[in-house]
Amino acid sequence: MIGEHIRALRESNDVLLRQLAAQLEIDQAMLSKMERSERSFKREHIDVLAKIFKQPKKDLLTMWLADKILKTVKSEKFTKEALRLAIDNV
Amino acid sequence: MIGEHIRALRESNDVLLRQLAAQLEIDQAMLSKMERSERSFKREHIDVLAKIFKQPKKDLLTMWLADKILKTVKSEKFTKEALRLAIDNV
DNA sequence: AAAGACTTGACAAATTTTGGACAATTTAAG
DNA sequence: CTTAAATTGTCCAAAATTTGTCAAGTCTTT
Repeated sequence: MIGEHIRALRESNDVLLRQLAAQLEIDQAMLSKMERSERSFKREHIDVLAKIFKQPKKDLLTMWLADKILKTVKSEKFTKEALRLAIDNV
Repeated sequence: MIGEHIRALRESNDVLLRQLAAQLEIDQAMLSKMERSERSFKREHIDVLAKIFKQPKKDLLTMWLADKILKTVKSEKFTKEALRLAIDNV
């Protein structure tokens, strides 16, 4: 979800994978995977991306975290219940 | 949260740490930590515990998962927003 | 056919997480 | 005081996850 979002931003700004990768100081192949949710963005990347694309950091961070969460619960039963329970205990 | 719950069950059933640890085939020191949320129960432990204390597996599993979730998001901003977003994307 | 943009898979390296063991200490009860 | 129960701290090994890098591949455009 953060991946697709970044990709959309990148494309609508006519930025090449290779260019954005350079700004994030990572391999282009890696960024390609990140945008397709095959790998994860690092926490620090989010700040850089927010600046580059002038997005509210909060939005990107929330998406990034949500991804992280979904990753840890994937393939478990009662995911929704657990998420609700988690919210109640934050 | 699963920890405190197990502890409550254990005590109300007059079971000693050492005894429950034996049933779970783990070190008593470890179980002590687990009940105090210093360490985590393994996924398999949940099934055993549900049987031992005759609890609905779903309840324990949900708590266990919620703990796991909270662990991954702890110390991050926008946790609630992320959890909500995660729910919407399950 | 050549070039540019992106994807894919495989592999090694690095890092993190986890688990278990033990000894020492503390707490509570008798 | 003595014993039993539980906690704490630390160390270590194994396992699991994450990362980075590369070479080769696809697809599209010129």
